[in-house]
Amino acid sequence: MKPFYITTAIDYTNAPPHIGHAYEKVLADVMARFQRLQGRQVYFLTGVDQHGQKVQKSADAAGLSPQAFVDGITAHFTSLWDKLNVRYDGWAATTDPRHKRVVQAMLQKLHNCGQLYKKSYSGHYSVRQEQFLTDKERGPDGNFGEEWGEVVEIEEENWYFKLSDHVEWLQNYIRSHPDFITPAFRTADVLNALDSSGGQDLCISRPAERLSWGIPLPFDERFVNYVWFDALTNYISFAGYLADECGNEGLPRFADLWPADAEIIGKDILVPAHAIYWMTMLHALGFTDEQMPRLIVHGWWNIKGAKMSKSLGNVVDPNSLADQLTPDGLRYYLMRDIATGYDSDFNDERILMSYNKELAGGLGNLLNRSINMAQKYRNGLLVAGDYDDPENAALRQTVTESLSVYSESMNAWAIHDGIAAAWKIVTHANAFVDSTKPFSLAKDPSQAARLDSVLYHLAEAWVHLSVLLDPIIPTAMATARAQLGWEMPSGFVLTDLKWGMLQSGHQINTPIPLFPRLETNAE
RNA sequence: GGCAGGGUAGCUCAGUGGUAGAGCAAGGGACUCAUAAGCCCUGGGUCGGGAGUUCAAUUCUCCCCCCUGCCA
Repeated sequence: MKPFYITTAIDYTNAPPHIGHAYEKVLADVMARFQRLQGRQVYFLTGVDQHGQKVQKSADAAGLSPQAFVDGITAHFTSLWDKLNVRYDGWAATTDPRHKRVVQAMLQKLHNCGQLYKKSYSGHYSVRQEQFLTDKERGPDGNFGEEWGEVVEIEEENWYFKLSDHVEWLQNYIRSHPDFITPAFRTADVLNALDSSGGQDLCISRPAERLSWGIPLPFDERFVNYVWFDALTNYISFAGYLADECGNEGLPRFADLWPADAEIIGKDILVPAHAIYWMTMLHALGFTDEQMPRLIVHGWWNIKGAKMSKSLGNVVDPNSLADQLTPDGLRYYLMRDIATGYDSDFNDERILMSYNKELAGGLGNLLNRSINMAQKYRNGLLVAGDYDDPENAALRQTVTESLSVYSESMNAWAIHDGIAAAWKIVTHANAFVDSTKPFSLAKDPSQAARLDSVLYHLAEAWVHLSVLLDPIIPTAMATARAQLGWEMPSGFVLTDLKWGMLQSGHQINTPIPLFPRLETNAE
């Protein structure tokens, strides 16, 4: 089976990352880790989009060269991914010379087969903002506002891509491939957009005198490529597309990886960028229906009901949250409090509460009390024994059921349901302690066999948790396994997980709180 | 105006053609191994409004209202 190729949107390097960036990358990382846990080989690509006008202007304003400017912002992204344990295999930076070569080769290819043409366009141009204005930018009085400064009418030549040639194919492709977009309801937006503006070709250039920070068109050096053929191309250029003819090295073999099993994007860049521009670009390059990527479209984190925006001043900084909650605490919240594909409400009181209640009080405390009792009553020595009863059997059954629900949910991108499935074990095991009362059994020598079985069941339930939750909170689960004295054998896959991972006579380690409880401001 | 999503317990949200569920929050109780954690019990919703299909609708159909987003 081919490797699971998973990508994310590449982030624009004109401002540091916010919680939405973090969510998308953690989602990709969780899925990558889950696929590996299923025994699948994985290639995880993420990166940054570094070209364009905004970067050029921000760099000018900061008195830096564009490259120095984007290097600085890029460092914010890479250090955040390190901190959050987002473990990617490939890094797509659009200023990478290998990427530029592929973009140019692609453009040349399309030019050769007549898919690109030059056309002049005249319109209103804001000198101050260095951009063309459309009717959208007009104020209520029909004029362009003060913020645009001097507005002049100019005529400009540019290169266009014959997107319209591929619209009919795309409509058919979408109708016949219901798996193309997850969640499926987003498909309607795409078809709708195609119906209303399907005849429009795509402008792919800017005159070099206006935009210098970009990739020159190989067949017309007076122009620089504008956005789409640069940014979207990363998904194939860094997967080794045209590597041989471009002399690119150190990249995967394209034939092995492509098509992408999951291109994770936000709902804002589905239409038109990914579902229309990207798909028609691929089609124009000769990619077949079988070589099209699958899109996974996620929703947004709103902040207490409002959209997150710099002007509202409610941008949530993932760095400080990771410091406060630990990286795993943040990863957990980002995965459990949103249904993949939908929006969710980010609430700083709720995130603390869920950390304390679920991670500290539920999951962490279960590990702590289980290990602590094993140490206290048996010096950490677990005995499997022959004793059994319905309560033990019920816990084992919960573990088994949870495993299958987890697996099904995760494969369907319902991470929150996967977590909920694992949490069935947490809840049951905590109740199991209260109903079996190992602390009472310990006082009665005639109950020794039962006590052993209870302690063993708790440890074994936790071994299962440490595997199921590993993709989501990998650091904490590695710590937990160390406390349990159990390591996942190398090459261990989900289907290897069965009751009885711990041998009789297993020695357990010392308990240390996994997620120390955090004080809240309210107290 | 068109399209999409949503309108279910105080809050955040699941869910299903057969007299509604979870987590959190609130109230009460028993316990003590544990991170004052965990466990048990309780309260409370005419599932946005109306009509239709059906033996039966929160779940299907139609109309309307409200919120959000995209497009025009």
